[in-house]
Amino acid sequence: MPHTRAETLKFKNITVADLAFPKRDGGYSKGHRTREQILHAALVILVAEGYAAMTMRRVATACDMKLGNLTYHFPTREDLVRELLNAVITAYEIEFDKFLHLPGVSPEEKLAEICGLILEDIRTEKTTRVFPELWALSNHDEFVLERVQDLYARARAPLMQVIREIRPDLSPQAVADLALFISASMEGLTIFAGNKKPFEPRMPQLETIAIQSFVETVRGYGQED
Amino acid sequence: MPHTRAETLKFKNITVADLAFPKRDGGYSKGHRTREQILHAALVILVAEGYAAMTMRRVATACDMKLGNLTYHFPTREDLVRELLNAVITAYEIEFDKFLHLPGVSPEEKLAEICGLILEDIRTEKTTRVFPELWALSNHDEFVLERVQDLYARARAPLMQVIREIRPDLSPQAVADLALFISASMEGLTIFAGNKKPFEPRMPQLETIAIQSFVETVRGYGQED
DNA sequence: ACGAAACCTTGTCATGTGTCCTAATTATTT
DNA sequence: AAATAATTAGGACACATGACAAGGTTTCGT
Repeated sequence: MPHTRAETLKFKNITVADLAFPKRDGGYSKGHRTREQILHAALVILVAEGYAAMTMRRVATACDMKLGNLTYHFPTREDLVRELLNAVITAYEIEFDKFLHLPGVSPEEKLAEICGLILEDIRTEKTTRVFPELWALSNHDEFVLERVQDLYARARAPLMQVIREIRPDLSPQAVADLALFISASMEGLTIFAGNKKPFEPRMPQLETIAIQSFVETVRGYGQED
Repeated sequence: MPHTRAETLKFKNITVADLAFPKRDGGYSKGHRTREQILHAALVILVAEGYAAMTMRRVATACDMKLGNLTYHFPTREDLVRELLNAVITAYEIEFDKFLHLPGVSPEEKLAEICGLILEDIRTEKTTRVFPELWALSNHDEFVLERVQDLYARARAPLMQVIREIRPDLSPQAVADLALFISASMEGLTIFAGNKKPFEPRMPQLETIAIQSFVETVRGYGQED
């Protein structure tokens, strides 16, 4: 008899496996649930102990499953890693896309909300620690690199939209640059946030600073002081 | 006959091994040079292929050296990793400390110079890619985490000094928060910079935006708009 | 109920890993 | 030049890893 089923890992109520293997009519197949379980376990290990610790055997035992069965679902470790990252990244992308259709609040509020998502909301998930791993992996794996760049490109879309609303006078290039700067900035904040120590207790203040800073940066771009 | 000696890896004219193993009176010992060579090779592999690829054998062969000899100088892999990161981090720390005794230029110029160091100068070294690895490792290794936090604490010192000069009215806590924000922000920029694609060609513009943004953030902190 | 497809177990293989040990060789000191 | 210490070579060990194969078991459509 298997252990109690591992709780389904969710990002914003989207399960990892939903993304990797969309459900078919009539519910989930057995294999679907197994893959979901595998991806969940793999992510937990990746986040908690790093990529090196995420071995096939380690994942298999975490799933109460034999190694051979794991390789049945994910023939190679690379398959597992890529499918996992793909699922995680897609979950975030879906979230970012929501900001493209926000209700009619002021652009400043929108900007604040986007920052809020990344700095506060994402931060509270234990998954923040995926990102350092992602960056490290992306330096040596073309596939991961491209997928990560997709992710950040997608994250910049709502940013650019907001920036255009605040500063309709700016050139597309200027808008892109500002979005690039802000997204990179936020990424730094989230990476720091993962490493707690001096950062965590000051998070609310830093979020305030960040939002104010980004708004002012957009407003003041290209102006004299 | 050994291959041509690997060029000594330097950060700002400080060799890696100088930091890990300060030279004794009367010049370098043979072991000193060997360790320098080892650390160099290890760093090159770490940066180019990631932590997983940095195996003892890989490092040894990169040094034209037998495995046993490598373990003579660095008994365990952990020793090697830690000593390497320690050396790299120390090199950056030394650089940061220089900003504590800068000539009497305006605070804004100082801030610009600090940003310049991190965004432009450091970026051009191939070593930028150490940082993603550092962040990933720090999530699972207490030693690395502490050392990394040391580094960023050290990097914040000159930042805080500049912020105090610009805004003598701010509380120590506010100064610390601003420094925390700016350093995290810059870290994000350097991490992005390592991954080239959309970032690299816009680097000069982004540096301008960053510096202006940081100055304005410090100036405008706590004010009404 | 039956047969095919999906799923899972068990066991094995070659390879790569970190660490250790002993003896030879080289540097350094006396 | 002799003695001592530092370095290097060479080999071996136990262990973990990713991948694979052949055979059972369950699930599911018909």
